Amino acid sequence: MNVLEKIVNNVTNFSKSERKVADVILANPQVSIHSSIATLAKMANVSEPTVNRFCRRLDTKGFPDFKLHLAQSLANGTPYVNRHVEEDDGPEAYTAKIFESTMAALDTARQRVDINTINRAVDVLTQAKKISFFGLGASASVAHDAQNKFFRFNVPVVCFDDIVMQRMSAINSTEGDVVVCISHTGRTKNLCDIATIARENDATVIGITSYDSPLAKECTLVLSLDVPEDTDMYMPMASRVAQLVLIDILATGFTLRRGSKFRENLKKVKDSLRGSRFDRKDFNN
Amino acid sequence: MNVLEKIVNNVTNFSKSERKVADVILANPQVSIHSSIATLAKMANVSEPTVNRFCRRLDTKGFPDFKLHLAQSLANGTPYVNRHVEEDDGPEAYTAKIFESTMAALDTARQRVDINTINRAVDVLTQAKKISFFGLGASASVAHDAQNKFFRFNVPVVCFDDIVMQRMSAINSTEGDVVVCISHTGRTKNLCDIATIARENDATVIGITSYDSPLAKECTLVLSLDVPEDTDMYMPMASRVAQLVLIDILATGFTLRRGSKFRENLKKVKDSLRGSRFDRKDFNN
DNA sequence: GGTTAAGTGTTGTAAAATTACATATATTTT
DNA sequence: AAAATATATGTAATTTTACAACACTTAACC
Repeated sequence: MNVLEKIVNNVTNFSKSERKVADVILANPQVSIHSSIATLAKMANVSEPTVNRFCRRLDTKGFPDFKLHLAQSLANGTPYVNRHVEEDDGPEAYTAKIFESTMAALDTARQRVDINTINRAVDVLTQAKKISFFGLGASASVAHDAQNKFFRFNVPVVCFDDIVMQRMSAINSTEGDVVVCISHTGRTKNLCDIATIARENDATVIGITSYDSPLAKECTLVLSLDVPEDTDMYMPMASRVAQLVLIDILATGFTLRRGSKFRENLKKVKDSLRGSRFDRKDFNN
Repeated sequence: MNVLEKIVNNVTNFSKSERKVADVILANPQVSIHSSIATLAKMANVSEPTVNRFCRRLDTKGFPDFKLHLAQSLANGTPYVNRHVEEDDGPEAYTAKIFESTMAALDTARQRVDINTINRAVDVLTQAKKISFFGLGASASVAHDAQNKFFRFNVPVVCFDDIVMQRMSAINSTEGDVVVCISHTGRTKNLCDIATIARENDATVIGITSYDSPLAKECTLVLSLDVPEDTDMYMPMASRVAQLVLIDILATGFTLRRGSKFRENLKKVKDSLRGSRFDRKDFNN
């Protein structure tokens, strides 16, 4: 939790004078980080040691350390303390909030993701005879995206968003095949079935899902993100972005494993698009 | 540009002693921000004023101000100075780099996006008789995702990733229909055609694409992101994440316009999933 | 080889932060 | 309700820190 949030959360625990300090800082955080303890004390109409004590209460070593933490909280502009979108937010507010909460979600995802599992997943993927990506609902588009990345690698890739096709595909899988099941909650019954079926047919199942979910139990390898879905109650947002980044990471790991010759191949794939595009020269005329 | 990058870029302009300082800071940035000017000077084997001059060369007011800037650069952990994935990066390195570059891309997207256009786009979308999302290649999955969001709003939504279907759909569009064309480069000929056709049939065309691209010229409204695609040359990564966030923003704007009663509706959509899921109780047994 | 300029270090001082202590205010106990 | 205790806040002194001014060193150039 960053200092700014900490101040807001602790506002009730503060004493009268400390609260004055909190108010001043929250009102002009950008000014605060460039002020000395003396000027800040004056602004809040308290003594200097009070400011100092305030800093310590927030688990910082002292005023300079506090300013450091505050500066970090403000690193990306002045963030909304409350990132939840609210009824009366204007376009500016909700735009900023969604960007911020998505970035925050990616940040926690980065901290929580298990590098070791990623590495093993890349291992498995590079050795796969066939790779299948399955997702339902919002996760279906993530699966599509994954397909779009991995087909470039000249590996057989399939991607279905239709349960029946998924089932048939899963039943047909064999040893050496890799099935990637994508689900934020990990509670979608149909997808859990797919994982079970695939495993029964000796495929390796990678789950991009929540740790400790029913789906996770069915997987050989679980890449859990556990992003707090905090922007909107009714639509998956940040979770799905994190999933996509994870796909990017797996794809990158894949290309790195394959070495530099392989990258030539990617270039060819990209170049193949040329005919379908306006190139820059055409356009500048 | 953040201070850390600035140091790296200016490393040639530094004097011998200043370079020593730069090296020490780059080697242990986290330590640096918690050190006094004296200890840092000792670490670098230079005098205190040299450290001070070093700070000023980087356009900071002095050492404390420099530390503030440095702290902000390090706000999200110790970032890789070079975010480009390299041949010999291990899983840890490329994972961190991709997360970081994605977050950086979102940050620039946030700064560059035009709130006013977003607001107008939301306007148009809320009044649409029908909304169509079209994208090709990597942008197709973004279009799918958009469909997944907007269909919840009880508005007719279509989404095709097939050029022929797209064309037919575009030709059938009429006044009051909104067509959203998604393309990072904005140079995909087929998609430009779609935009043209839709406009000819009096539909409103929103482009999620690069400013100043051929596609942009064909659109009624252009939501440009202009994210530097810096992670990988051969695959779209950050750009597509930014597009998704933009979709989230439009969807959120949409729900806010519709007011609180409308949100009940969203809840119903979400609740409808319940039957297809393991609920938490089932699972805990 | 001397002159100039840029770079670097030493000393001293002003400012800033923190400690220790004193006073005021609230809280509990009798 | 008054005394006792604990908590909160401020004052003054101390210590730490950053910076300016000056002196010295090194490199560059004529």
